Amino acid sequence: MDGQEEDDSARSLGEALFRDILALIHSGGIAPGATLGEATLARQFGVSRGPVREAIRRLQGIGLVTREPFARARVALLDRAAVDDLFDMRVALEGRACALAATRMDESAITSLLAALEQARRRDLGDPDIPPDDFDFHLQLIEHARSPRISAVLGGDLYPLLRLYRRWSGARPERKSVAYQEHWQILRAIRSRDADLARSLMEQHIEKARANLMTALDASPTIRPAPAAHSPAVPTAPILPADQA
Amino acid sequence: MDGQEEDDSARSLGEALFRDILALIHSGGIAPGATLGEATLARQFGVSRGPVREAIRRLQGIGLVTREPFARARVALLDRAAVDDLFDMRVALEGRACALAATRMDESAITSLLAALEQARRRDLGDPDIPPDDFDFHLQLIEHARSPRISAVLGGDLYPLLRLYRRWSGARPERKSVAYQEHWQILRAIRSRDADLARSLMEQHIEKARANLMTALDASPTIRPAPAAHSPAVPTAPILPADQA
DNA sequence: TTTGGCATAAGTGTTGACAGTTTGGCGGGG
DNA sequence: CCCCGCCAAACTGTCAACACTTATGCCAAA
Repeated sequence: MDGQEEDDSARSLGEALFRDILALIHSGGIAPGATLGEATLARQFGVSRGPVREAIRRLQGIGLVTREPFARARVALLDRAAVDDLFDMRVALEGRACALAATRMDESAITSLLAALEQARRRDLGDPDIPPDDFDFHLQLIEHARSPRISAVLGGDLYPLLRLYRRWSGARPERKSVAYQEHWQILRAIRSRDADLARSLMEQHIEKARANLMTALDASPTIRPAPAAHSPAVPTAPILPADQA
Repeated sequence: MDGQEEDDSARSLGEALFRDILALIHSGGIAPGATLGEATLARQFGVSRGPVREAIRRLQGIGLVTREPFARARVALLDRAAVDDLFDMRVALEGRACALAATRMDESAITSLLAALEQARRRDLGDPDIPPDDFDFHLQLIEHARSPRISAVLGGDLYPLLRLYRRWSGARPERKSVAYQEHWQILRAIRSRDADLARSLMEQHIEKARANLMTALDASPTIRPAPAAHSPAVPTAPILPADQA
């Protein structure tokens, strides 16, 4: 009766719990530094500890929770070092994905993506209050790189973390227009089949995002560990704005 | 009494089982394409299904086993597409790691690594039958990049897979000398603090390894699915030669 | 002979309970 | 007043059993 939406896209409870707990952290229901115990979460979601264990295990796999052998799991703190590490990996993977896309995308896909980008820009800049569509340039581009492994890590692991960081730092809307411009430049490089240029552009683009997040993080130096994790918890999905950088 | 070495480096059974099953696949005890059932493995190792489930889950996480919701897990087939994907990711991550190392390594670390490289080269080329020391240039370099996330993925996930592929394709010893030379060039670029050059060199180096593996894979086009996975299984650790490319 | 459906079997997903370990607090001693 | 050792509560790791899903083999009908 309370929160327990069964997501039909996940066949197993563990998978669904992974998303649910991720959403909980996104929405701020759990806050970084808080401790999440298996039994507590199990009671909260009305399931047994098995699926919860799997979900936490996977959360640990993506580096969102830290845990030593017998200690309880804690949501990773959001400090500069972690952001730096995260972005190092993102630059590596997305730069390569961009180069691959420049080689593997066909003309129709490029024009289609270009059109989608333009449409998203219009809608986004014209009506700022409309949720910026869930069009995500980066995810689309990654998908077009046709590298299952890179797609899985980027889309399944890194991006949820990035969204989390963005939630705590706050994205600045005035950067959107320049971000769109950079996206357009990248696509142009891809259209001219210049893989090196496309990668370089993408790397610079992401480096800018890193710098942005860093300054935003400096404003609120460290996320405080948050008092308790016993909040009734709203299991509703977070309504974060789509990616922008 | 049969295979069940307790590795003290793993505090939980799940972790130990992860390594054990990995070793089993490495040693050829399970062979790609074979199906591994939880109950079977549980009986084989004398534990319950819980830890086995966690181990398989993690194996699935690194892409070594494929699995749809309710079907049994199968060891991933070793085809060209998988190798291509694997190396795309490796180029991305290790290229970046190399650039980071060029920035972050201090002089003493560089000279130390250089000396270790020279020592390994001598021992390896001089006494070909001696196991080439478990000195692994790539792993050392990755460690020096000081990026926990990249290190974890590369050292914990990708490299076990690479060793598996090399086991089935066979490494050619005549490539060792040229590999050493390339390693030396990379280190020289790092010493001169030329991050771009170091990355480029590393990328080319890995691309060569990819081409090598591809031709070796063409010789034996596809690994046959192997008849049964019920072999008594030798749980002894695999004695694979150290990395070389 | 081939094809369709069905019953059995195998296997995974999930659950609740038990054992071992860590952590926090409490009391006694210095 | 501070420090050390002990105790209890909480939590994780592990296990055996139940429910549900999928695959396999057989049998009958066309």
